[in-house]
Amino acid sequence: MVKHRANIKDVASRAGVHPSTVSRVLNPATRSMVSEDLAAEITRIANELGYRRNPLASGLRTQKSYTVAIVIPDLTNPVFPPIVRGVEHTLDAHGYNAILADSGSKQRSEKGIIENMKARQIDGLILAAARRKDPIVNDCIEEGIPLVLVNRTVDNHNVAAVINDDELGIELALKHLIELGHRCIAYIGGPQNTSTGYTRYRTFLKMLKTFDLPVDRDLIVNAKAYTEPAGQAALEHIMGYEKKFTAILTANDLLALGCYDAINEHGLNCPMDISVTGFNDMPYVDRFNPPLTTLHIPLDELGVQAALLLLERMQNPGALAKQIRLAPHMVIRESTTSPAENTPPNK
Amino acid sequence: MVKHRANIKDVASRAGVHPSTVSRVLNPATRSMVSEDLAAEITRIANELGYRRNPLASGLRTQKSYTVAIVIPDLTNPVFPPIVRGVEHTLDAHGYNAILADSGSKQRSEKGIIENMKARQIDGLILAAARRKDPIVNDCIEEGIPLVLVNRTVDNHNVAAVINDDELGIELALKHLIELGHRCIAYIGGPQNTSTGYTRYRTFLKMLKTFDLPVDRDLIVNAKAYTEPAGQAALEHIMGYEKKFTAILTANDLLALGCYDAINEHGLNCPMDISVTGFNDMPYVDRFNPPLTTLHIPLDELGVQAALLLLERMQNPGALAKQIRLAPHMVIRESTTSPAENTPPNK
DNA sequence: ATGAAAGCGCTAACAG
DNA sequence: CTGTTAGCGCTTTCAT
Repeated sequence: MVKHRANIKDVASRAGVHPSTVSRVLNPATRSMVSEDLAAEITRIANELGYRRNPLASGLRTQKSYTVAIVIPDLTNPVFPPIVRGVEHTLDAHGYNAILADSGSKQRSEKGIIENMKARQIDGLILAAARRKDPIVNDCIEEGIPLVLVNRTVDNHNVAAVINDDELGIELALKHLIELGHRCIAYIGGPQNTSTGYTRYRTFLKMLKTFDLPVDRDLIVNAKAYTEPAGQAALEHIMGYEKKFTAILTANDLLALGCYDAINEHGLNCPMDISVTGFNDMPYVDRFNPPLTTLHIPLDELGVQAALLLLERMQNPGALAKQIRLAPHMVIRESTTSPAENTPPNK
Repeated sequence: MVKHRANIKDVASRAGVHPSTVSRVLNPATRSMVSEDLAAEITRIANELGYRRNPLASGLRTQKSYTVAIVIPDLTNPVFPPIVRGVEHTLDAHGYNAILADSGSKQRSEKGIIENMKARQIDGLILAAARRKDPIVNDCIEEGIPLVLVNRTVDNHNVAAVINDDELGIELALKHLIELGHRCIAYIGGPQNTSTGYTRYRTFLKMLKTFDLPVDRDLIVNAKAYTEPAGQAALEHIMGYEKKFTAILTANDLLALGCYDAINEHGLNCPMDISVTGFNDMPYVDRFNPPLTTLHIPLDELGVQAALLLLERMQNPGALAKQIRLAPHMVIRESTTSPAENTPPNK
């Protein structure tokens, strides 16, 4: 005997009404069209039969799927899992499912993702790693797909996003180093085609002036990627100039890790010879050697807010594109200290 | 003007044939029913119109959704992202989407997950953290949902799974410690309701005999969870006996991390006073202080194989439930060394 | 307030 | 080989 999954027709015949009546009852928006008593009775029977709406059928009819895609370039980057989790939990609580679209290594072009989404009637998209000029954004707008950016945003500020307050972050980190007594501070930033890379870099430059610190272009490098090797290479480059500096402010924890490598390669010590600050406070940086002083970003909350924002936009696609910024805070650990008196930091 | 997404009818009328003919052409399994020329022509037109099959409609008819769920308890545990990535990439290459079901913190009961899956016609399930007796397994079997376990398996060996060779792992770790000269080796295992916790524990006991080492139950504790605090608590417990031991073999990297904490708390040093080995080689353990000697598990590959196995089972649900085991290998870093001559390791 | 009927896009049985 | 027909489960006019 095959177990037949109860459908709307089963409920209807059991209740002695027409399927459309059942449909009306089961849909919150139309429930009021049906008389109280009947509605209650139908609800009871539906529960009794263990009825669940078939989202495929419903979606086929209404062009909705109650499914949202989360696009991330690389789940292996520790920054993303907390965000994804925040998104997933929030969406789930609202009856939505999240499909994971890894835009990374896989040569599934972003066009391909959009195609897939359209084909599957995906209701909305959360993009966790937009570039500053990201074609996917226009694709979504053209296709009328609700979109929310999280973590990084785009130059065109007309799209909903939940991001970290990078200006504040850089200011906090720089202040921390200055308070420790550093004056010659190197900067290793991220790719300039990302909003975080760009904003953090611009802000660093600005803050240098604000705090009346010397600007030496040789001490400022933007890495090609947010990776350890890129961070190491960037610092090697700076060290090549053999100029004096006692601290490095980096735009990302992985970059900071790369700095550790370069520092060790040169037989130097962090923080005794060079202080290093990170950005993100990704999991386990407190276990590194030395534990990394960095900026904590509420990644979970970023995900939650992004999901909420998307839910809002899916309900009301015409609404204004909000931008939400969450404040980071400094977590001081052991990779920063006051500069030594006698410091000839490198060479 | 609204852009109408080309459907099978559009293609048919453009080609001057009946929709069902188009359907046959577009479906690999039935394509051979149509004459070569016509098929080619229809394919051409479909491409020209940018036709994509609507999986919702197709799924409604065929009871398939080309969607698979990945159930994990906590994406934030670094073990899972590589597995998920492996699964996702492989599935994607075969036209399947993966929805993420976080069974963790969220009180979405496993029943709830199954409900959701049935409602959405999900074609299969990958479970990354089964307990040894996991009700979800029976649910899947009852419902006829293809299931593949990854990372952990269940006691009933009649279900497809891709797991690590835990016996080999424990043997390798123990051998390594013995070769270093350790004789008094403590063990901190995982929850006994998981296959990994159970197997590793049993194997440790067995290997102790094989290698003719003393068995002291006071030096053997199974932690309540695979977490740092649980690892720390377990080691504290062992240290309470004030017995001599020079090394700890743990069943999990997070547990090893907890050991670091307990060791430091007692003013001791790893590895000088106590050597520690982990299990999993999760990302970034090479950056810890000290870098962790551990067993490397090919997590990505675990995911890939699991996806492949599921694909196979979805095609042929009746097939035998294969169990695939992947071999781990030892990665020696700095948390292990030879025992000091004069070691009174704790207290 | 409820029923009837049509149709979302696709596939599968059955004809021819 | 190709066309016809029916229907997956649901929603939504349009009647009543």
